[in-house]
Amino acid sequence: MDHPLKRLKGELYHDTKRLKNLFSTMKQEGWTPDYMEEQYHRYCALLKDPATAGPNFIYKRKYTDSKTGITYQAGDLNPKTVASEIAKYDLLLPAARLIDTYNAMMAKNQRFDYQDMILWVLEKFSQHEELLARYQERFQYILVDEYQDTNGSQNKLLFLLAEFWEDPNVFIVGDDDQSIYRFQGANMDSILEFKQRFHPREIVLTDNYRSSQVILDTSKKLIENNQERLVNQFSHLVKDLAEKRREKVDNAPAPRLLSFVNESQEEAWLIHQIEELKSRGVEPKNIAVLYPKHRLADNMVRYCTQKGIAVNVKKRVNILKEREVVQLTTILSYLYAEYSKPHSGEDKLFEILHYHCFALTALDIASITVFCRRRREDDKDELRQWRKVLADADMLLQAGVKDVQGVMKVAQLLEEWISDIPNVTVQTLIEKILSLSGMLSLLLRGEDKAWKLQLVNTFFDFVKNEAAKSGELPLKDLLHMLQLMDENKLELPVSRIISSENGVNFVSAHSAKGLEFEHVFIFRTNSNQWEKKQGNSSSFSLVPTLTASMHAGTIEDDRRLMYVAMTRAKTHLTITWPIASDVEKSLEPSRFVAEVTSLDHIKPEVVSEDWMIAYKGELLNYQMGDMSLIDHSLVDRLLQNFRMSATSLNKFLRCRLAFYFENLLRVPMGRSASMGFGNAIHFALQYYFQDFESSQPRSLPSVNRLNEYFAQGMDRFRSHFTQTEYETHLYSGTKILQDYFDKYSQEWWLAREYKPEVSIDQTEYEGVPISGQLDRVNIFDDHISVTDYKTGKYDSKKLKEPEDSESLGGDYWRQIIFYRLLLDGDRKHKWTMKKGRYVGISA
DNA sequence: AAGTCTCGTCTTTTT
DNA sequence: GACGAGACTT
Repeated sequence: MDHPLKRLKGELYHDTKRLKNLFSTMKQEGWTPDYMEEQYHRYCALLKDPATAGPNFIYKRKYTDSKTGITYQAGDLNPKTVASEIAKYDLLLPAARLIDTYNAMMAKNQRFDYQDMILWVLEKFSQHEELLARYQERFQYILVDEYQDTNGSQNKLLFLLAEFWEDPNVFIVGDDDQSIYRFQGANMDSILEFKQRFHPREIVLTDNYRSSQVILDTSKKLIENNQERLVNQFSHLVKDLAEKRREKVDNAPAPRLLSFVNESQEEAWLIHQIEELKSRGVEPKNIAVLYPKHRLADNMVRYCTQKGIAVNVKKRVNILKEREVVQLTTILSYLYAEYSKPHSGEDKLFEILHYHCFALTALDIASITVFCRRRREDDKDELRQWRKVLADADMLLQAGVKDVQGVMKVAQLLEEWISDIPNVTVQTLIEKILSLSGMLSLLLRGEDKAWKLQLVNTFFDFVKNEAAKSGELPLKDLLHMLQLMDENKLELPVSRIISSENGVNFVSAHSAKGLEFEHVFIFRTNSNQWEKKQGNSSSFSLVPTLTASMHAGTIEDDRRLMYVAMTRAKTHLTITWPIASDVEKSLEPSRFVAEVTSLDHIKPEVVSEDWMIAYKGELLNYQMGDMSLIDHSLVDRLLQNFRMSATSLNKFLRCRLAFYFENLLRVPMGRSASMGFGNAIHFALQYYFQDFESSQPRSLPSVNRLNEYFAQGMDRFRSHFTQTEYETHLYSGTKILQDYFDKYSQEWWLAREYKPEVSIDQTEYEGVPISGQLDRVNIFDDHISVTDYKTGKYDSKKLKEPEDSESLGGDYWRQIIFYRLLLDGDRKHKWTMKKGRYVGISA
């Protein structure tokens, strides 16, 4: 079935997250697909009329398009911007229509989602009066906290329950200035609605038991820039917060505002402040660093963990992507692969052997890799099998492994676990791996042990729960489930990391709400971080006519977030920002800074060199950790027999490490669907052209023949695909080949002869041995040409010629030249290549 | 000098 | 996909 969301390339479940988000908002806002379509058409109509389209879609002056030659007058619609605006919403309606399928599938599997929890209650309440009445009578007093964060459906629930009474006992607490959850549907309108419906008695709480007066005054100065405030709409509300702390501090310091010459300087200064506060006896739990995006704190958090400074990071983490759990699941999938089909897990083994818990050296593993690459002595057609080599002291010695005992011990463990698979439960197996591999003791000795332990435990609990649900959980099912979760981008989140009870707090401004700290540092206070417009590729764009009611001024949202951040401080508040990035791109301070103070007299601070070196050095330390693996004598040996091919040349230029691992060591590679797909396409075209060549008289086989071969190819490389991958790739491949045939088969008659899959390996260019395989050589009467099938994404950059002697040119351009070199150097055939040409085979 | 186009860069927050 | 920089147009 064709659907606009169906894509021929890439991941299978590409839109899961966006769809989930979309359905969630639809449920939250009560939008039906029909309603959304109506709004979509309304918006399109507005766009197509110059009177309503808005300034972005209208030419402000005369303009002549140099390509089309069309001249537009001022006031004319700009068809390009209109078209691209409409195109933004192309997928919205098809996606929205899927909500019925989604709901049906949820019902079938007896599941419900977050929104359903309230939605179903609302539904039942409206259907069954007596049910509603029962609860209305039961809850006679209702208290709502953080009212500014309620969304439409939550509010509806409150109204339903309270409505019963003439004069209901409802008590709500909320601060409109702290409303920072617009993106999940929280809406200040609900406060107004509440006021209108219940005419409540209003009390403004002006006693503040948290912050010093200076901090209260400074943050007030900021928030007063917002128009959308209750105090602006109702003159009887006056919100002048006053300090009422028990231990009122006299001469409380004013907030400090500091700028720095670059990002690293800012971070180094912050780190130094933290260290100094600690040395003055300030408890780390009283210190907080606040930021709008978690990513910004990554370096500082890493520095602290490495330096043994306790941190408390509040961040949602998907434990399935954390190193320890990844290692565990990789080992599990290796074990299962070997159990179900010996030697089918070798591609994972290379990585597994590197895990620190096994304490093997990278050089030993490289030696084994090289050794396994060579043919076996008893059977020249077969490569050496890793599993056998690892368990054989003689072969390991031959390979040049230094720590033979160590390697053999690991091999022994792996063998033991493989044989455990049918005998013990998955939980027991995981337990054994954790303790016997040394992983557990390694992470218990590490810096971050509390968190690491929480990580492993959460995963363990997950396995236990799943096993309990289904009665029994064979390893195969567990791995299948993990694979499904991965494909569907499902996460196993841990919402709170507590590395240590008493650690410095690194918290996003959003999750800091409701918290308070003696010392607060707000950093990276630049406009691009705190006032960023939402550019959202992770959700479907919503038609403005839909969202107009929920989105008014994003800048006011952002300001509220800064307000929340500032009011977390009890006594010491420091706001910092760099004036340039580390690569000297200048950065603008957030306008919020200017709203609180005059920027003129703030000169950028320069921190002492010592701090910088301490900070940067520690970070570099970590990055250099794993890099000492290239052994020159080994590389020299490998290079002796190495022949450069176009692919390896491109890989070398792109990434030398990848070249080292993939082309020199030749680490076993996992089978991926895209590799299998590429192989199947090559297979189909190779046999198709062979048939064409051998036909007597010469006749072009039909497109069906091409597709038959493709199906055969897919079959041959079946093991590269999961069932669903197999089906989608079979579908898309057939389509692609059909298009390819339609477009080019006419010109296939032009060549005199085709030579598919020509390999040239005994040749050189200026002393460098080169080799390569040509997908197809086309022989014409007066020249030959070479065709290379590309199943990847087309990118015109790859075909670019180099502009000068310094630049390298595009990958494909280089490949074409490489083929030319091959053919020129080839002595077997006497061909001269005149042209190379790019013919893309893709969707 | 300001509008327009093109291309490269970077890409949340959470109950 | 949005935004900024830089080239191009008026």
